[in-house]
Amino acid sequence: MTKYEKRIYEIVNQSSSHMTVEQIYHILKADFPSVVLATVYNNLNKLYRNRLINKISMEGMPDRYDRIVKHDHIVCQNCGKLTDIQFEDLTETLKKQFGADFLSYDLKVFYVCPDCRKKLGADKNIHGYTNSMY
Amino acid sequence: MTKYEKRIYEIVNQSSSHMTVEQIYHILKADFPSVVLATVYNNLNKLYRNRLINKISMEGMPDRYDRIVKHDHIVCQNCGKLTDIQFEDLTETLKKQFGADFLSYDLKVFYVCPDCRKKLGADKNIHGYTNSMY
DNA sequence: AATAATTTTAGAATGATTCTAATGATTGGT
DNA sequence: ACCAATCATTAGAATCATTCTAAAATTATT
Repeated sequence: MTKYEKRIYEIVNQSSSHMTVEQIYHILKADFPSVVLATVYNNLNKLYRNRLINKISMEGMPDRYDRIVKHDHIVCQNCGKLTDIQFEDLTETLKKQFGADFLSYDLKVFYVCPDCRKKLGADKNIHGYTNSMY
Repeated sequence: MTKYEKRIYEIVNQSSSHMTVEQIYHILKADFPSVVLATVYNNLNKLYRNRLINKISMEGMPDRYDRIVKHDHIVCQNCGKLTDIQFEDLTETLKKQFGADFLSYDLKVFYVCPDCRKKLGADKNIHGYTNSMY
């Protein structure tokens, strides 16, 4: 592991996770002012290839990186904010239904975060929401 | 609804779903040879804003569009192929744990598709797979 | 130390998506 | 039917995220 790979791995494994490449780049630059964006991409890709970190994809937004420890996410439908949450493990339930083994799963729950609820007005019905959407 | 919006909505709601903007554009061009890519983006965004279609995001790949009827996806970790699947509805389970109402959820299960399993050799251990990953 | 292998760098290139400004079509009011 | 207002479409430039390329620097191997 090179110094860059090591530090990038550390950065991703901090609590304020879900960082974009750009954000990771800025933090890394504090320690190594001469580092270049391509290096961050290279190392993140390598770490991801080796499954040492995780990649989260959200429509429209740049990819984000996350620590590998199993957890789920809630996502604000309005502002896109991503927050960690720990739902009960679904592996067994899904394996039974899938009929075979699988590698992993990714669960995102969409809601409207408190901030957005306030801004949008408590009475307003967001996006024609119905319970059975999706 | 304009003719473009209507046709794009139809296209997305066909079974061979999960199309990229580019693919939708090509199909649409068969009917309306003069249509332009920006129009496809405009209409897909509008349909998505009004929650008439769904957007799927996968790291690296361009966004894909999907019909709104609730279903889940299995994704090949190796080639990225996306297939529909219908797991049992988790709304109630999750709502209980979340402690509140939410809008929807998105569940992706990662596995290695039969084609890739063949190509990679049945014995090979994919990506240092462990059962509790993610 | 010499050579090979790997990483980093800088910047160009690519791909996806949005933006802008002009033009064209549709709709509502009189 | 006419005009204004609104909305959709077009073309192309602009932007943003990401990858690629080739050279330079660093690290590991013999």
